[in-house]
Amino acid sequence: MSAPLSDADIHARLAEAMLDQRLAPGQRLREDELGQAFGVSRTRIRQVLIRLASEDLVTLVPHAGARVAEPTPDEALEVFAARRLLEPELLAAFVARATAADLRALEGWIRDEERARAAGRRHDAIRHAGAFHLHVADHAGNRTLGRLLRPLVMRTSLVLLRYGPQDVRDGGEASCDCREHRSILAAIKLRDGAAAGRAMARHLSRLQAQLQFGAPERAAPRLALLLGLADGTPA
Amino acid sequence: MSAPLSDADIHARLAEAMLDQRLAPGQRLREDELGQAFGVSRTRIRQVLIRLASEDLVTLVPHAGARVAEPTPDEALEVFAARRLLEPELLAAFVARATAADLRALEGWIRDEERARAAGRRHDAIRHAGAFHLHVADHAGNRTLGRLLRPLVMRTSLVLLRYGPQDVRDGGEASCDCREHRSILAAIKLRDGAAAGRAMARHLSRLQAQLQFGAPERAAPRLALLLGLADGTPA
DNA sequence: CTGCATCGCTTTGTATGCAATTCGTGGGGC
DNA sequence: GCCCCACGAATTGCATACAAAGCGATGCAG
Repeated sequence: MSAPLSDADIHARLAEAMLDQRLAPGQRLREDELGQAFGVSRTRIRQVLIRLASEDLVTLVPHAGARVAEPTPDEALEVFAARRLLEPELLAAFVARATAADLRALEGWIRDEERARAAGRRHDAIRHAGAFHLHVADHAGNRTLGRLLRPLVMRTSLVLLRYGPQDVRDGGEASCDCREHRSILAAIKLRDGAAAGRAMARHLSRLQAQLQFGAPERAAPRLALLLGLADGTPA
Repeated sequence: MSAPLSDADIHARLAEAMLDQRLAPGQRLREDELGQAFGVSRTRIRQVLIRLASEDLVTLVPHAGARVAEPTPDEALEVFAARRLLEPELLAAFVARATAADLRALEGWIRDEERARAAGRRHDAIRHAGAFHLHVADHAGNRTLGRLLRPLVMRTSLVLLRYGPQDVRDGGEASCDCREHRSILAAIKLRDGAAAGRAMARHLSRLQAQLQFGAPERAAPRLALLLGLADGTPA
């Protein structure tokens, strides 16, 4: 049950851990540590790290190893600018073709996020919020365009962890506000692509406006990488 | 002088070969064949192939090897749609910050393209045309956004090779029309971002309009991969 | 006490070897 | 004559082993 872990799985696991902020910017990613955690050899870990690096989710310094990317303030703004370009377009396309199942799925992600937040499960809440955005991107009818968004969403999490408001970083309110997602969903239901796009743009702008680049530069993250794996060394 | 070939170099070489259409869609890419061509082992080739696959420039079937991606008609349209979204935005940003050196560089790419075309050096012409688009993307002030364009430009070459007008594929007129690049450059010089964006959108639409999806599906490409390497087995 | 050089360990970079799987090929059967 | 099955060669998938490079520790000199 733990054996057949494909490269794509490992990539997804790490990306997910960045998305929901279990991995913080600057976190060192040692190859055989990960290899042991996932039960595979360094060879495959390395392949995944290279791919993550090509998505700017990881920085790879020769002979000095891999670290979770630490976006600069400039990069943070770039990510938001890119999302403001892509997401309204994706959303408009999505609105034009969304099925009832799509709408239910979005409802579901919002509700999951609310519940997780209410229960104090912060990581889950963030992941569900991300899933909302990614569902739209993946069902907008242009997979080429949609796939471009994925790493940007992950990087947004890293950006928020670095430059987000303090209370967010301490586990309080976080990343996406459910209410804004609800208002986007409302526009989708009305099949008003333009309004949905505007709501999305507002949503992203509000998020960006919360960034604090003068921030105190949080201390090095904990070493423990709780990737949701069987960490408890069974043997 | 041929020894220190980094992974990035190999990636660039292959991507470039796709850009200027020396590698055709469906071309088989055997690992140790490439390894021998580049003078490195399969390990590193494999890493490059995985990265190319993540950019949709290569398809990787388990145990059956890598092939240059063969875009479907749907994907072809997706690529153009994505470029029509990204490039006008990038161009507008570029116009606002282009230096005199930038303008000279663009002039240079256009002139190089014209000369290469006049001299019948088709691959060079295509590469210079691509360089025009990529220069804009790389100097638009948002590297995050700009880097998204790169694989799309490469894929465009694959699309044109598959679905482009017949005479293009036989080595006649090709990919980008220099005159359209000139009109884009003219708008840039006038610092008219909107006009430049419109010219770019027209340019891409015209290119897309030339696609012929009912086309005869050209035969398997030649095996010889002239990557510009010392192929003439010196030993 | 501080600064610097040297040594050793840890971690990455790369190649090679072996196991697993696919695809081509030939033989047999219908 | 055509189709199907089985075998074999070629190629990929993966881990291990070795080489190289960085980083920290330790000891010495100033």
